[in-house]
Amino acid sequence: MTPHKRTRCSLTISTADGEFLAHYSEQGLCGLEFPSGTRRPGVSGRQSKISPQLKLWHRLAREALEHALAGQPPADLPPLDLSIGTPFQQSVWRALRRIPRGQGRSYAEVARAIGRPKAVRAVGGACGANPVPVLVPCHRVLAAGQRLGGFSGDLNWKRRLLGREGVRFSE
DNA sequence: CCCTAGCGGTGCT
DNA sequence: AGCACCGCTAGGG
Repeated sequence: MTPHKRTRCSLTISTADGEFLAHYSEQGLCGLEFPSGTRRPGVSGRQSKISPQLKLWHRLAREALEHALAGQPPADLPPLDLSIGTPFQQSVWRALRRIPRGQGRSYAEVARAIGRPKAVRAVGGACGANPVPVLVPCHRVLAAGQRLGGFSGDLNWKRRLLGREGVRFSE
């Protein structure tokens, strides 16, 4: 994903899996990018001052990401700014956040959970538009029959995230 | 396994 | 308004 207009500041998060990039708006964390490999070293936004609030949010984001990547129990999240999404997308993202760690749901189950049982494909679209992957766990959504299904970007991330939290799936 | 029809949100024209 | 694109699914060879 790419930082959208709402982004005020972007800060990197170094992990054992590489350097993530977190985007913040006035309202909270509004985006998270997987390590890209092509990122210029040291970029962290053009902000001259980092407010105490932003520092807190970033610390929470870093800790939450580390826990999530390790498949550990969830840590407190910073406030999330998901206002970029359409009402439909936001309702899907809300449903994703209710899937417990270590569990999978099918796209059809998520569609049912938001009261739109036939909007199954659209749920896939909304998952793909998730601006804060990992912390908003779109990777827990599988195709029917616990099959892996798709992922925007590198499907290996989905395998890895599911594997680390012990979700069983078939290819 | 493959193929197909049906599905609904989104983005572009 | 129209249309193509999809992280899908159930049903049928």
